[in-house]
Amino acid sequence: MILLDYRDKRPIYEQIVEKLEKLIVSGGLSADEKMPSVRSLGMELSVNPNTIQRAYAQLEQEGYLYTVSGRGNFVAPESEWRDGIKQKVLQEWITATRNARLSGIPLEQLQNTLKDVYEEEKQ
Amino acid sequence: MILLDYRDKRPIYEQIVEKLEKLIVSGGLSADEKMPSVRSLGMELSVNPNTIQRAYAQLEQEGYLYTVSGRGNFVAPESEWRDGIKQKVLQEWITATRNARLSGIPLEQLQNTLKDVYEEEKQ
Amino acid sequence: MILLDYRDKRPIYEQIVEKLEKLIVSGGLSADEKMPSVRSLGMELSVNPNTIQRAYAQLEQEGYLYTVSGRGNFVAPESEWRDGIKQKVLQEWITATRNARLSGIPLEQLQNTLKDVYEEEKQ
Amino acid sequence: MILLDYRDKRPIYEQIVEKLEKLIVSGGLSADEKMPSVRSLGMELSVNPNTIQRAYAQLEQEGYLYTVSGRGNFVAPESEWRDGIKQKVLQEWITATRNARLSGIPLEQLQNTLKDVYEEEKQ
DNA sequence: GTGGTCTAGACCACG
DNA sequence: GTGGTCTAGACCACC
Repeated sequence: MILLDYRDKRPIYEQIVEKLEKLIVSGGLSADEKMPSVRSLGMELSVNPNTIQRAYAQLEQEGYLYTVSGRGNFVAPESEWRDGIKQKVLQEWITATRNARLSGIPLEQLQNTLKDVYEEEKQ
Repeated sequence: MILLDYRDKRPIYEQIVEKLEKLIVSGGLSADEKMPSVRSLGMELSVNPNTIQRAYAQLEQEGYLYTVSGRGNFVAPESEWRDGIKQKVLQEWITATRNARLSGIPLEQLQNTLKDVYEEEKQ
Repeated sequence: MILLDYRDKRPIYEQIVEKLEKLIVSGGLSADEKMPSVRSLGMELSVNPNTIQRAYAQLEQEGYLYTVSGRGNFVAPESEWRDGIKQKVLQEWITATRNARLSGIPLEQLQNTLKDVYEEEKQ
Repeated sequence: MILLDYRDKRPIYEQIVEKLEKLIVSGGLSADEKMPSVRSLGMELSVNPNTIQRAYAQLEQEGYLYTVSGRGNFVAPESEWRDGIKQKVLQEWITATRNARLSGIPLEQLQNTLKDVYEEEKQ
């Protein structure tokens, strides 16, 4: 389900957050679905439950999860995070595009690559 | 020349690296130009010379600078880093584009924004 | 009658206590009226009877209910809790007002808002 | 500087957050002032440094502090949190006022108390 | 010395 | 069993 990279400079909890964000945004996890418990996911990833908890806490703070104490963590409905994620992702894309322009990558190349990436969708 | 943001999460040396990268890529620093010494740049930015040294080391490792023992650090000719930077920037841009697709941002919106960003150039 | 919010941070029994408090204080439940049994209210709210029992216990402890062994729980006459609730609510209001003063909210704004809130009553 | 109440149901880190918020909002701590280190404040309050860190993290997330890794935590300028705190405090005050109305506290009493509280300021 | 992360282990409230 | 909090102790990056 999740593969950790211990050579990555980023902290473990942040890697987990990122993977779960993608899973939720891409629809791999549905609204109101129960997440694995902090203990079980900790076992599965060979990581301390506290670390999982930290990841879940951040996901809750960002609106991707909601917590029912004593019951578990659940995926929040899309309406809670849809707008926020789009804004954030678009901002990052614009920054990446500015960097590409500064590096002298021609507009045409990006236009073509853009189409290619959206073609991948059909796979 | 360089403005540091101490509230930025990233380490100081990384900020310096990024600023100098942009200066070099954008042509603000020419090939074979002598960089300021670690001591003088340290003074100018009110930063420990060790920090500057670390930034220079990373820039050298990435091919932007070359060191002449006892003489100082110099900007490497464009041929040294042109391909590397383009490949890296393009890869990041593709990742950002994939994220945008996963978040449900329509192709048309990106195509329009892409043109807008390249229009900014003229300013 | 009562709608529970499972995403609320507060424990379930505390939500039930709060709702019943408001019902009693606002006159929705009259003095000496019989409360539903812990079993039936538990069924109605899809909640463990133990949870209802805990809510009833707290309401009794605060003077809103009285228990007759083997008969059930009954709403206490207003005289039992009127003074306590007023004192508690007033104390919380004063604290909130002090916080508002510390945050620099001007006296006039609170005076106007105060009138507005008491105007809502007529709706 | 800070007194903890171990009988309080709320977690320790939350008590610390609340106290420091009040200190900052009331001007007891000035912008860009250095906060005590997590270790020293931990010693002072006889609390684990991790607990202090959690409090600082939340204060940073709320915009009251900014962190310079390896240097310490510093009070953020007022502009960062002024609007947020006013909105939050006002909302809580309105809720407290509604509760007061529901409990049958007369408008005149609140109006008088309101003036009294703002008179305390002069002390 | 500073903050940041992580672990192991413990206790508690909740349902 | 679940999440939430806390401790003690450890290691790391940064400056």
